[in-house]
Formats: sequence, C-alpha cells, structure tokens
Amino acid sequence: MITQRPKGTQDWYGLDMYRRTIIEEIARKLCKTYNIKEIITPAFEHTVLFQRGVGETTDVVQKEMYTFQDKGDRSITLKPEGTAGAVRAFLENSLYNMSQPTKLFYITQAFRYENPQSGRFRQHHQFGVEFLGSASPLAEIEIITLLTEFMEELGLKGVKLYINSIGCKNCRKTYNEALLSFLKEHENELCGTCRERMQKNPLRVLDCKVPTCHEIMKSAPRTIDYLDDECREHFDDLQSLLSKMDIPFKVDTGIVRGLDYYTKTVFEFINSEGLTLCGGGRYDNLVNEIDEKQDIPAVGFGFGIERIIKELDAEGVQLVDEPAVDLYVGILGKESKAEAYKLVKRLRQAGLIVETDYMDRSVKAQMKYANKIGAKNTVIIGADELSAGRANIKNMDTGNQIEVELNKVAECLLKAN
RNA sequence: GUGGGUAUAGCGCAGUUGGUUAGCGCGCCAGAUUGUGGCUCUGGAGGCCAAGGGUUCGAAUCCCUUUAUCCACCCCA
Repeated sequence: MITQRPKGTQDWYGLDMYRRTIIEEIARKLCKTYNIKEIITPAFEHTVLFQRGVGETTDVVQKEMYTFQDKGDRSITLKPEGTAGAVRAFLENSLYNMSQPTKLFYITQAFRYENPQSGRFRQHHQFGVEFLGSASPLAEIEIITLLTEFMEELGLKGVKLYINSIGCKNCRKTYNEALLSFLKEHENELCGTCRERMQKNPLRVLDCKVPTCHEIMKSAPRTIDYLDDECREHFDDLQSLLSKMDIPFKVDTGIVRGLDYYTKTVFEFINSEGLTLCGGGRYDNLVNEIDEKQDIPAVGFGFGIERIIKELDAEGVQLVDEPAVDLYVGILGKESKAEAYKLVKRLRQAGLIVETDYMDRSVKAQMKYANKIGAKNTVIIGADELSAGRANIKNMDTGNQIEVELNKVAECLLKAN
C-alpha cells in the first residue's frame, strides 16, 4: 500500500517525462509568439468558485470534485479544470484594468474523481489558453489557429476540428423548450439514461452514443436552428474566417460540452477513435457569473497532455529521443579520480552531456555500461593519460579511436556534433 | 456510481485434472588471465505466486471477501 500510488494517478519518468517536457516547451514557445502570458494559479480554490463557474448541474461539480474542509473550516476543492481559476485571478488582480484584451495560458494539473480508463486519470494535465475581452470571432480564430499550429508542431495529423454554436442565454431558452417537447414525444424510444438526462440537462441527450438514441436525435432540433440574429452572424463570420484561413473544420451540431459556462462557439479536437484531445469555446457569461460587476466576453480551451502522448503513440510519431550522452569518462585507479572528475566537470561546463563511473567498476564493465547507456564516445582516464596529458577518444559507433590532448577534448567533441 | 477482463522476479510471460526445493525470456550484477563495449559462453542476485479468510493430509492452482489494475458506460482533457 505504501509503495502504491493512488488510483488514477501516474508517475512521470523516462521517455514520457521527457516528451511531456518537450510538449510543454512547444506550448510555451508558441504562446510567446502569440504574446500570450503564462499564469499559474493555486492547485485548489474555494469550492464555490467551481460551483458557480463550472455549474451546479454538471457531472464535474456534482460527483467528480475533490472537495474537503480545511483546518479553518473552509470548503476547498482541487481544481477540476483550468478556466475558473484563471478567470478568478483575472478578476482578483484587476487584469481587466490593463489594456485589453488579456491573453493568458497555463499548464496545470487538474483533479477529477472519476473511474480511470484509457486516456483518463484522476490527476491529469492540461495546457490551456484564456482569451478575455474580445467578443469578435477573431478571438476564436486566434485560439484555433494556435491549436492547429500546436498540432503541426507536435506532428499530429489524425486530430480534426469540429465546431458548433450553442447560442447565448436567449437562444438557449427557446431552444431548450423546443428540445424538451421533442424529447417528450420520443420519450419511450430513448434509453434509460437519456430519459433521466432530459430532465436535468436535455442538451446532453444530443451526444448520446446509444445507436437508437443517436438515430432519433438526428431529427431532433439543433441549437444552430434557434440562434438569434447576433449569434447566427457570429457563427457565420467564424466559419467564413476559418475557411479563408484554410483551417479545415466540420460543423458538428452534436457537440455540446459538459461545462455550463459555454456560449455561442464550442469546439473540440477529436482523434480517429473519437477521443477528445482538446475542448473549448466561448464563455461570455462566466466572468459575470463570478463577479457581477464585470461583464467581459472570453474564449478558451483545455488540451489534455496525457491524451497528446497517447495520440503520439497511436500515430507513431516519435517527437523526440532522449538526449544521448556525448561522452563517457571511464576512470582507472583511485589516484586518477580527482583529475578525471575535474575533466568531467570542465566538459559539462562546455555544454556536453557527460557521464562517468561512480561504482568503482573495472574498465571492461565501464565500457559495457557506456555502451548500454548509449554513450556516443568514451575516454578512459588513468595514470598514463594524466601524465601524458593525452587520451584516446573512442567513437562507439565506429570503434575508431583518436588521440587528443586532454584540454582539447571538449573542442574535439563539439566539432563532431 | 455500473458492467467485464486481469493480478506469479524490475519488465513480458509459462505453470498441465490441487502433489515435494515455483520456472522461461529479457533486464540487472560478476567472470571468460593482466587497462576498452556490442556477439557468444559460464555463474549469481532477485518471488510472503495482490491481500485476508476457507476447503484439503497438501493450494500459485478450488471457493469466498477485499484491494489494485486494464477496458467499457456515464461524463470529460
């Protein structure tokens, strides 16, 4: 038990850890060119923030939050997603008083008490962007453009963009009435869970995967048919801009999203197996929901880092190899240790990846080890080399050796790289 | 929360209808004459057979319970 990690969590090490670092680097680099600034908010917030922000009726809030009372008897919740915390920080620090818009990105862990399965964890990591202050469809374009570039940088080709519009509060009201009356007509043809769903959150029935429901829902009223003029125009503008930008997309009127704060545009990036890697959209009411004195439109997304790695594997994308050791410095004899280690230190300062012997192994064992860890070159430092001031550098691929002065080892290897 | 599969060495797996000291491959460590890897050979370390209980002269093997893990549903990244 004591050596076992909690359910749904994972340890990061080896190639996956390295790939995660690279993914985060790509995200940071990309955001830099978009002038999007990084923000880190606490891992936990007051529970009420998520209740108000994410929405009381959502599954995330109702049954998936890590909520506890702290010693000061405050109700605290580990963040189940990134947006609410970022928006809270935006408001608390009055970032809206700076010149607008505000563009923020984060790389954060998120916690949800779910049953783990493929691509799903209790602690997972998201790369997210929040673009606050713009009601223009160009804000969506910015976010989506960044995402397509991100996918290109990662080398992912099997992930496609699907968009939809669920309208604003006004459209939603008339739509919900239409949907509910449609559902009531077909109530006894629906699956059990859908019959429950139609009461608390009828929108959810739209993306039910049960074949019979799916078939019925094809003829159900669609949110896009109930958009008011403003929302209609916004969605049309967005599509036209996407086309002009040559960004491939499909309108999927079944995309609904499970978090309450979305308005107008919603989108997902979905792989060939139907798994959502990235979900996002516009949330024009969230800021006002959290602070009634402010009314600021916004767009954002969350991208699952674990799901990126899963997709890299599925598509056979290498992305990176772990960096190889440039030189293994073998040490021969106790009296050579200090000098050999000084050489190691100098070479590392020159920027080389250097490994050496800490196990007092035989030369043969050291060579085996150097081979095993994939060192590109080796050199053995013993009394002979130290007195001569020269040593043989062995290329481990070719087996060739060249004799070099000890103070020119770095130079020689850097040239070879 | 619901349903199904799985649990034997660091990893991947065998283990025959219950029968003596539980095996194999890879990996790890050491050696094959003195200061040089990859191939080969030899040797070695490493298992409370997920945990607890039961049946039995005897359980990795049969039964029950629990836990973990994987997959699916719900929902989501």
